[in-house]
This record gives sequence, structure tokens and C-alpha cells, in this order.
Amino acid sequence: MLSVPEPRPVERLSRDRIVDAALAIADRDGLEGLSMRRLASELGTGAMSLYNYVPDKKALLDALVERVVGTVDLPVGVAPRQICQIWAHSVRTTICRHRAVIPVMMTTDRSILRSLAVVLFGALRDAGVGAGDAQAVVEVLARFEAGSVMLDADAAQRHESRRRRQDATFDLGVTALLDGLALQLTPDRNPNGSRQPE
Amino acid sequence: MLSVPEPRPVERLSRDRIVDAALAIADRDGLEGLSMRRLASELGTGAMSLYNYVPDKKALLDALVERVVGTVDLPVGVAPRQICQIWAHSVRTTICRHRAVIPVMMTTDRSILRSLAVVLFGALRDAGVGAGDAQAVVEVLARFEAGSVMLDADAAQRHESRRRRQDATFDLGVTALLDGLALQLTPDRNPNGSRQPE
DNA sequence: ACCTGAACACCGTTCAAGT
DNA sequence: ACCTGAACACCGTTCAAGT
Repeated sequence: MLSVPEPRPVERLSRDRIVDAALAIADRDGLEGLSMRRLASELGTGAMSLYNYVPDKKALLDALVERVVGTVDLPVGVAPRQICQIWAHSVRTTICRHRAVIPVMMTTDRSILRSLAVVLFGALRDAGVGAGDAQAVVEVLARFEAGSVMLDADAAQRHESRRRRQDATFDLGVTALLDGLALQLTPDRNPNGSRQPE
Repeated sequence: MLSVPEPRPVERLSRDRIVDAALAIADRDGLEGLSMRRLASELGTGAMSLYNYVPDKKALLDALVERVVGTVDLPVGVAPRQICQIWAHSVRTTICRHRAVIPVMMTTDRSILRSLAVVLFGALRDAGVGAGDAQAVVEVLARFEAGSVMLDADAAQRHESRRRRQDATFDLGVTALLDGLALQLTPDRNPNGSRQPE
């Protein structure tokens, strides 16, 4: 009788719980269904309580993107071309798991794509690619990557056939891009630069 | 004394005038500065008057994109590769003139990029490229195009040097993409398909 | 110190009343 | 018929009052 257990707000609020709930709403109802008030009510509090953990809605959205993207880790000891391919595919797969956050990533939090690109850049440098070439590959590939997740965003689940064609187009684009870049970059100076595959 | 000329609402409202004013606001204050109420007050009316010409805010935004993109016309009688290059550059130049609408184009009105792609597809077919190849080129190039305008959206005017590097990256990407696609598509079947340039 | 309701300054849009 | 103000159902966030 002394300590009355409240019925709903089971756990204490925390930044993690807030981001989790926000992602759940975004996945379920899309980005336009995610408001501070709705998020709060789903957590059993008033809207203003959120501001003890998040300075801003913009900051919340950025945290959402960071949660989704997390870390994309790349294998070591493989050829530069494989690194690029794996990066391209894993970034796409990761992002498409939570399609709702794509517009956020593209508009308010462009930095995250930068930081993903930095990961690729580091891996390429470690694999022996020259700084200039690595930079160029990363910049170009990031553009194709961004456009692909953007344009493939809607029909990801519905229409298996459509999704398959998008995957094929993506593969073709990555291959073509890497082939074409191999022709352009340091044509014969760098011995272990990014070359054709076979 | 009979007909008193109102001071502000000089011209009658029209869909064109509304879209013009909306674009002006978007260019000046960005997309978040564009609200139906503000747009209306800038035109000297109440918000609800706009709904006689536009069913929706979404429809207004779509009209905005259409106004910006307008028609991208392509030259006839040039090689497929040149058609692609000209398309890529003119679309980018056109879109970057009104950067505020890029998010709209990418999210609410993805159809417009489709219709731009259709223009390219038609031009390629007319130049003798096979349907499959033309389709593949268009799909891949559209993805690179979308990602490029997205990622280059912010620093377009400020920092001449940054803009120049973005232009160079874009050129490199287009060249690499077309080179790489030439290697992939109909390697030796189609006599006048998309081949290497020189 | 931490928390949070009421209040403020906005939204897009419906709806009914004006001409 | 065309137009449009008031009103509704929302926003994100400030601010002052609560513990």
C-alpha cells in the first residue's frame, strides 16, 4: 500500500527509450506520423518531458538516423573493388530496413552519409589505394548510393518483382561505376590502385 | 470615386501567380518558410482563397517542382553518349537553380524524375539504342543524378572552390558510369548501341 | 535540480456563411 | 457560382510554476 506501482509508465524515460519509440513510430506510420506529442503520449508522458533528453526535434531525427545507420563495418584484407561493393550493398541494405528515415538522412542530417563515406575512405586507404583515387571513388559512389536509396525507397517490400529489378539496376550501376572509375583513375601510375576485376 | 482601386491585391489570383509566389518564397526562405498562410498573405488574400486554384499543399509543391523542372529538351542527331551527358548536365543545372525544391522532388513528387527519365529514354531510342540498354542506362544515370543534386544541394553558391570540386566529381561520375555501362551492355550484339567514346 | 502543464505562435484544412 | 472568415485539430517550443 505504501509504494503504488503506476500502471503505464513502466520504465523511466531515457534517451534510448525515446529513440526506440520514435523509430517504431517512424517505421509504423512514416515520418509524418512522428510528432513530439505523439511520441510522448506513446511513452506515457507529456511532450515536454522529452526535452530533458533531446534538445530539439531536429536532434531527435538526427539520433534516429544514427541509430539506423549505426556502424557499417567493412572486411579487411580484401581487394579495393570488393570493399566498395560490400560497402555499397551493406549501406543500402541497412538503410532500406528503415525507409522512413531516408528523407531525414538526405536533408537534415547529411553528415551521416559523410561519415559513412569516411569509413569507406579509410578502408580503401588501408587497402593501399592512393588518397586522390580513394577520395574520388568515395565521392562518386556516395552519390550513386544516395540516389539509389532515395529512388528505391517506396517499393521495397511490395512487389517482389519490382524490388528484384531495383536490385539488379543497383548492381549494374555499382559494377559500371567501378569499372568506369578504374579506367579514369591513375591509369598506370599506381600499382595497386583500383583496377578492373578480372 | 465609384470604383475604388484596392492598394495591394493588384492582380487577380491565378494558379500561375500562386506558383510564382510560392517559388519566390521557397527560393528566398527555403521550403520551411513556405506555408499556405504566408503565401496567401504575400498575395494579399486569406489562406482559403488559394484552395480555389490548388486542391492541396502537396499539389502546390508538385506544381512547384513541375515549374522548376519544366522541360529539359535534348538535341537530336548526336551520339547516345552525348545525349546522356547533355541530359545529366542540363538536369543538374536546371534543378540546382532552385535548390529548395529538391527535397520535394525526392520525396513527395518522385514522378517528376521519372518523367525526366522518360525524356532521356525516348532520345536514346531515337538515337538507335536498344530498349533494354536504354532502360538500363536511364535507370542507373537517374540514380547518380538524384544523389548528386541531393548531396550538392547545400553549398551551391557559397564557396566557389567547393562548387568546382563538386562539378568535377559529377563529371567524373558521369564519365565513369557511361564508360562502365558501355562495357556491360550488349557487349557485341548491338551495332549502334552505347559504346566507348573514342 | 529535475520535471511538466498551460500557453504561445504557428500549421493545413473543413465548413458554413457570405456575395 | 465563387469566395473566404471563423473554427478545428493539430504542431514545436517557451516559460513559469510545481516537486
